[in-house]
Amino acid sequence: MCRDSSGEASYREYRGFLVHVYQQDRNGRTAVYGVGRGEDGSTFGFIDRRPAPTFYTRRADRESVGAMVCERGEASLNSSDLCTIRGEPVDAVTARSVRLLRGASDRLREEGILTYEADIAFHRCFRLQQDLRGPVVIRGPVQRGTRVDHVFVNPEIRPSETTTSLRVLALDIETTPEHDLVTAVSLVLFATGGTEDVEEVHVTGGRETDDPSFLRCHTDEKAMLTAVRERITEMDPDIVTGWNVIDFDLRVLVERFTKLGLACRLGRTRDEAYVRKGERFGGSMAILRGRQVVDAMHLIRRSTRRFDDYRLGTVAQEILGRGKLLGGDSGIEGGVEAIEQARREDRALFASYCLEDSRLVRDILCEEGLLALTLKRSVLTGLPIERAWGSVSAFDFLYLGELHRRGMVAPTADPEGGDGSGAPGGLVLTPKAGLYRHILVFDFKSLYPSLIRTFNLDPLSHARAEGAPENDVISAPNGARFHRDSGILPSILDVFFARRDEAKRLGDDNASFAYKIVMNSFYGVLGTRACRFGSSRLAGAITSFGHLVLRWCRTWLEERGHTVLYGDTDSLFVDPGMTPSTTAAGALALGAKIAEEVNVALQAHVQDTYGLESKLELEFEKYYEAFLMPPSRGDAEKGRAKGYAGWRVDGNGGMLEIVGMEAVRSDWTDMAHRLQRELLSRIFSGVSAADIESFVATWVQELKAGHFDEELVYRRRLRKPVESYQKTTPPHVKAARLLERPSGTIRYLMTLHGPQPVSLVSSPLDYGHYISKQVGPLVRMIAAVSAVDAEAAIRGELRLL
DNA sequence: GTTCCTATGCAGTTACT
DNA sequence: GTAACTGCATAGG
Repeated sequence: MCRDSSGEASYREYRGFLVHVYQQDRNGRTAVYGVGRGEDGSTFGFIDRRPAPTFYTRRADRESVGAMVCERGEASLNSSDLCTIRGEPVDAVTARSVRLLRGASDRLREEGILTYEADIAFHRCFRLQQDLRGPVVIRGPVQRGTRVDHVFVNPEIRPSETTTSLRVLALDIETTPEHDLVTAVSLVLFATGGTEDVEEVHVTGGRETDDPSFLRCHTDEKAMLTAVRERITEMDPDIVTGWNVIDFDLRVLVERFTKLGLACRLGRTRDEAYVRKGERFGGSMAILRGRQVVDAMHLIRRSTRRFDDYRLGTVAQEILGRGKLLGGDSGIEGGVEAIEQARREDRALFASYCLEDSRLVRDILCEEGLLALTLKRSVLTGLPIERAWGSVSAFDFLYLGELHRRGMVAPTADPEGGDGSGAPGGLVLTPKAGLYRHILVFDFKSLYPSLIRTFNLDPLSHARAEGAPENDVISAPNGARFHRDSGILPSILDVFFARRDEAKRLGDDNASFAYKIVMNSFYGVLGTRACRFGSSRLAGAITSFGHLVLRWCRTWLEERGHTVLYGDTDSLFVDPGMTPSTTAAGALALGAKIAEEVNVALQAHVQDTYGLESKLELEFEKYYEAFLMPPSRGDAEKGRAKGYAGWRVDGNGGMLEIVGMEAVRSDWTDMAHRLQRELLSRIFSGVSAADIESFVATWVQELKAGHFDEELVYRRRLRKPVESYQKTTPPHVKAARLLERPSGTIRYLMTLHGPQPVSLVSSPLDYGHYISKQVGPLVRMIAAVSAVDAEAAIRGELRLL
């Protein structure tokens, strides 16, 4: 339909989503390729041979650069209208291929000549220059392709706003325990747009009468993998996912395809798929040209939710309330055995198990909206879907895009150089321990991004302040200087703030959340040497303004007779001295009023002191009718930072809220979690000391009687192999060493013979340990702020009146 | 390929009475 | 025998 009768390409305008952009050499010349899905559901590809790989050098270095790279004929030097952030003009160095260009930039670096943007991959430059973030409109001559529907050659590509439903394939394989034979493959296809699913399982062996309908039988492994390859081509997913899919399923598949002499053609080109092993956990990549591979496990780790461990069964149980079909709680070893047994004896069960794993991945991703969020982030940051969570890359795309529009180029990233870390962080105000009534909590809405916007904190304005007259400069409390001319970061943030408010107004939670985390990551990125603009001066400017603002607010509140109990980075906990009979409505109204007054005063202060318009916004966040700032273990006067609890009341009623304390720490037992909640509820509702003591006494007796045995499990992660704990042997490591293959989260109990893993408990539980370590500290903390006699209560003595 | 810093408490280890 | 320090894990922002 796209080809006319003479066989020549026809011209077309086409809308779709750019799934994969990559580069490849052909005849010694590097070209850019792109593959994606059209709005109409068809697929497309393009090749662009016009752009040439480029980096930049300063005009001042022109002669040396010419001598070093041009006379060899590998690269050429052309004038450009661009300049560095310091205003020095630059020349463009271009070559036919990225390999030649890399040779040139390496040589210049060895000779100590500064280069600009020499580290940015060619395909990234391509997206960056045209601001391609995913949705595109393509115009140009089109031909029919073999592995995609439409092929464009040197087309015009522009960013657009199209929303395209992408096809997602969740994949899971089963293998023999040695991973030397693939025994089953499940494929579950679904769409981000939410159309009907395809589910199937491929196994080896003959057909049987009771085979479930999703089962596809094959004579041997080779026939099965060939069929799977065909099915993937037919299903033609844009995104491939699975649990640990890169480091396990795809790695094993590539190995088996190779061993069996099959071309591992799982992408949308003739190129074979391959897996690139990463050094760190999560660093691996699977390359299926034309598709994106996203590991569901890594997406879950990126989300804010915490899990005991990150096995599929555990996460599925938490999110979906259903787990794996086989070997659920019995640990890794038991699981493998159960699966092997099923494979030999009950093929229908075995196949269902394999299918369920892919279904779980699909359902987890959908339930948590993780694909939708990842796509939002990808489009927002201009990063490929499989790299969408990289903070430094996101910063690069956004910042460099604006830099280019202003006619400037960025320095080449230098992994060794730069002063990344070392800047102070947020300010923590010393907490005042005690039990309080009627506390108001305020916090700044996106403090760091607001500071950046208010004080023009930006790499470019920082560079431009050098040698500028004092009148044109803003000085941060840490001494860093910034030109008053509008910086890039503040302008990006201005736009994001507005868009986030708009997303909130429209109820688009994913978009709102994506904007929020991207904005908040800017500060972190500026504090790391991994970022080309990373600078401790700049990061320190942000935090030092944060200190200034928080202290200013504290002083302002104290001067008006309020007590500031605590504050951390962007928050203030305030006791305005309300009368005991204060109503919730009265407290909420006062909170809103104070926040407004602070904002007006702060606005005036920033205007008077810096001549700037404040973008800072203190919000009244919450009201605690009763509030506990727990004393620190060492010093009873001092509270402990980052932990508190309160009876929070809003328009809809009250609830117990606990932040940072033992009850919400996973390294305390469930028994301790429950005890602390009970104690806090009693304290906040005014239960008498005597009643709390008898409650504790009863609790201790029940504990000793074994009533809480199920809740005494400690959970702690092994963060490195057991062998490498050399200097100390913490309890969870002691327990882990009793296991055959310890890894992940260690669940153990404290017994009379020390810590033992739950699966291997041989001694009686050490109730004395639990009383002194899990009950004692919690009760003593309550006692420190009340009339409760902790020691008597724990000993079980009831107070006699 | 890589956002940051601040803070707490436990248990094990080491240094010093 | 105990105080001080260190390693480790986890949490808040």
